[in-house]
Amino acid sequence: MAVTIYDVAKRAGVGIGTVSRAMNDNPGINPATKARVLGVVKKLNYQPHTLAQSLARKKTFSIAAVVPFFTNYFFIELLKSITAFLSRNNYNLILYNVDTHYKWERTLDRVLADRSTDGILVISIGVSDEYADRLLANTVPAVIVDNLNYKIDSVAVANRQGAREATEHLIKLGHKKVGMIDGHLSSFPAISRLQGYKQALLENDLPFDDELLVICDAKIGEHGFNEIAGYKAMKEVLQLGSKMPTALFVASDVQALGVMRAVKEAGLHIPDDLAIVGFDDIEFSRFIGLTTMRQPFGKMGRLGVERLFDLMNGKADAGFHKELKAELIVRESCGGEKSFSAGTDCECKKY
Amino acid sequence: MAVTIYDVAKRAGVGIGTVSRAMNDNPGINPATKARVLGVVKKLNYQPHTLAQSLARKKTFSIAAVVPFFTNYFFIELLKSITAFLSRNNYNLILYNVDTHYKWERTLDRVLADRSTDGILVISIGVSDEYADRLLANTVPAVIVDNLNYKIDSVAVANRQGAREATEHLIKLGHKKVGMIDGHLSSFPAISRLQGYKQALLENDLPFDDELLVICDAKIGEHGFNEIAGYKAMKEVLQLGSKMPTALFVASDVQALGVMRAVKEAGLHIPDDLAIVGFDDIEFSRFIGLTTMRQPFGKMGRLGVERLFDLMNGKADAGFHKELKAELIVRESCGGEKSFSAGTDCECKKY
DNA sequence: ATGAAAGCGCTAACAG
DNA sequence: CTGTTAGCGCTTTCAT
Repeated sequence: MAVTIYDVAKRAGVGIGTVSRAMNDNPGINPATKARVLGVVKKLNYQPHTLAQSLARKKTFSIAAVVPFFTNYFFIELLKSITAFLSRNNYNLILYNVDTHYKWERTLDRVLADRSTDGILVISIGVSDEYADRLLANTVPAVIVDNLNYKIDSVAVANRQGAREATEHLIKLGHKKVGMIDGHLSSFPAISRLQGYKQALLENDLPFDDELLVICDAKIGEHGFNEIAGYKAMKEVLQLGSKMPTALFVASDVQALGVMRAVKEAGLHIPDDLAIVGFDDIEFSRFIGLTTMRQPFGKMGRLGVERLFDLMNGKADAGFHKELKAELIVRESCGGEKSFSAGTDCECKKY
Repeated sequence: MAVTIYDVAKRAGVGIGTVSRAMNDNPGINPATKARVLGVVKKLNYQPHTLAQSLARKKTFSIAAVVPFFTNYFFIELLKSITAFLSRNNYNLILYNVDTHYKWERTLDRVLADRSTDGILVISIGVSDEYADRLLANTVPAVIVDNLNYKIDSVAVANRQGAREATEHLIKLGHKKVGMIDGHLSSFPAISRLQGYKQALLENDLPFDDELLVICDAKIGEHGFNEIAGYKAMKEVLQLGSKMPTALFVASDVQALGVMRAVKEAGLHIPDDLAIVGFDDIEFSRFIGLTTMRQPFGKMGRLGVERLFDLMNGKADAGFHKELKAELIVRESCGGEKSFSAGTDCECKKY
């Protein structure tokens, strides 16, 4: 077996209490004994047993992250900043994957029952009001990242502002018929982005035209935020014939990928026949020259854990609902200076 | 506080031992009492405290996965299959991110010291022989995924076979001057893929030409397996002028992305001026029509955990070094039937 | 300042 | 079959 606190105590000729005090930088301890104990600790290479500590302290030193893996891999960026923070604070990350949007409740229940974590990060999941109450009733705090529920602290991108800005970009370029392809409206980001789109139209005295809005079917994958849904949606847009919009705000980059495919198949050209701007700025977007709204995932993750830690440490003030601004990244899919050339083009300044 | 085993025992009028036995489906227990206890358990909504169980059983019910996050996101596929398996077995996954290839030892040391896991999955990391000994000395078993060290059980793709097949594909297409762009040779996959490339040349009576091989600088990112490294490598190949190869096996798809960019900048065309085949089959490869060797990540992850569980349960036989075949995915970057058109082209059959 | 002892919540060996 | 007890390895009073 591994060396325990008793081994150290015996070897140092002290009680286990003293060893514990020495290890945990307890104030009331003789510097001399402390040094002696720590010497033995080093010699024996003693490492406190985390689980035993957890049980005694009623603190697990780890947090849970519940993530739907099928979302477009951008959660990696979130995870990166989260693990970086946790690692600095000697905390562990227990990762839970929910395969579908419909199974997250069961997973979350398991996390709560488990008591293996001091806090929960609920990522990219639309928590229902009823479930929010359950979360609130629990002792372990939770914060929602990349989504919103007013009962639970959260940090997300400013979907509405982003969508507005995206649409406005198109309008400023001179487009009068700006359409939108959105995810299913059962999803919070889809709703907010639609609002932003409408707002931009309104602010620029452009009429909102039902025909120019295509909502992806939720049945096509999760919330319709995927390539194939974008492809099908674009097919619908193509049906419009002469009534077709000259520009399109697509609610996510992956959908935009599908849109581009459909456009190409139709023998049309981007941005000449259709200007598009996406949302997310996934890794691949720069390769295909897609103008899009960049989400600050790193910052989102960091702010999320930070808030969670505040909650865990009781230094949380009132409700917290941070909205991070999305940033417009102009590339070639809207025309302008540079003409769009499909392919492996990318912004080289980024390197 | 939450309900404990004592609460249940008192309420059911039994000892805590009986409650424990009822919960753990212990054989020697009266079905009637068991039912009664379980009834109380349900009524009180009792959930055993995982940490306390862990301490008593000397078993944590969780495994660690140490992953370099910067690798090309394909580890998500690994994680998916791993979490699926763990979830089925009521195990948790503790995720550790190593930001650079040089810091993994410290992280792994921490994992070992922590004693919070029953097993360790070391992913995409080249474990040194010295460190392998340290791993072996430890009581908690480890298996390496997507890499190789003969001292530790592992599952990886058959890099050599894959590279051979990729190169052979090019040769069969009639190419006589087939070059290669590889990652830095400090990485195991880079070495094996080079061997496969050479083998294919040899088997087809083609000479190996030093000039046609470009090794990416390890200083450019980690092991040179990235876009910018591929770009720079291709620039070198372009220098060859008339001696340029007509086809190229690129050791990874991300590098291939860089290659394509450089080719385009040079005003050349794929596959007419240069045929290329990559390795990995990352998500975007199908969008750009890249012919490549697909790695069976899902299977890799599954076999990895399965082996780890065997190890943990003592049913492990001799050393285990599984090599999974890579599969050639033919798209447009090598010419053939379909002519290559850069852009958002993709195989639609896949949907 | 420090040793002894009482938990933390559970499992498992030991008596009955 | 089942109640009791002794740990698991550590933290934290409580005396001293």
